[in-house]
Amino acid sequence: MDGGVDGMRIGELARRTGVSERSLRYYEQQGLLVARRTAGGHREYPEMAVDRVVHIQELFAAGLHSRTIYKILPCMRDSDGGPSETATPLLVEELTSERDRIDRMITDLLRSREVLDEVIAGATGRPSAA
Amino acid sequence: MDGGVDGMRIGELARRTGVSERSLRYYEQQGLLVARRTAGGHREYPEMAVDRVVHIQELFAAGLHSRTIYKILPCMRDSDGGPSETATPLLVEELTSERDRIDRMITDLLRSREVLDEVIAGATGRPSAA
DNA sequence: CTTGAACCTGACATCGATGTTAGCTTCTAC
DNA sequence: GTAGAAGCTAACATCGATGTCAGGTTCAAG
Repeated sequence: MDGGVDGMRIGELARRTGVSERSLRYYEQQGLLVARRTAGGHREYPEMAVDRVVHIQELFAAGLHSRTIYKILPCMRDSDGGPSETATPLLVEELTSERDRIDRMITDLLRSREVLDEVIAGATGRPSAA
Repeated sequence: MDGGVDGMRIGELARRTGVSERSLRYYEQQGLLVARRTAGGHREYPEMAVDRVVHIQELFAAGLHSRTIYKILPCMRDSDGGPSETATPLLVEELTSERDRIDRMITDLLRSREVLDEVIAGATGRPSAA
């Protein structure tokens, strides 16, 4: 069964990545994920697809748009085993701005977590206040 | 301690917080922000409102929903000068889960920033591969 | 009083990933 | 060959904060 021609279908990929089939099809539509097709038209994914989907999810989680992800995927290592293209200066500029945005987001999150911790501590550590 | 009955109107509050008037009205509608009204119906905010709006923005930035923010605002210090109510156990549970979500988000962001940095470094530091 | 800026309410639009449903086709196991 | 599971496409719905527009009112200054 593992002889060689890997034929993972969308259901299995969804199960193994925790991403819905709907989203996987959407990724394909956005050009983020490619799938071979069986004679009947069913998608067939290679093992690699699992890692690739995980990567995609990470970037989505960081708030990147599919269009941006589309552009950086070819520049990432071991996503598709390809030659890892070099980012154009324009893309680098965009990514730098995204990186800065992420930095600000992290700062905000740390601050907010602090606020939540204060409220939580105020309730658990101080049963009824002063 | 100052002579004046403070009468900051929505335009000034928007300018000073960087939040649109539209959003300020929305905050009020969601119960996050209270405003006195002039005889003619115009909103009038106290100085404190500035800090409060900033707080609200931080929580929104952390991905909290207005309903959640609504519930924790009374438990925060120096937001409204009130007695800083104690969070109910139920709320604490919810906030804890939000805190965990934020933790995961921070982890994801750090990872994604790393990925972006790699791509950027790959382009700027290494003109062509290996 | 008049004029223009600022404000009011209410409604509708947007964005983007994802959920959901419908109707049909393919695959797999018996 | 047949039944049921799994896939396919296409279309519409959702969520939530925010943008935007329209039509009317208030405020401040001349």
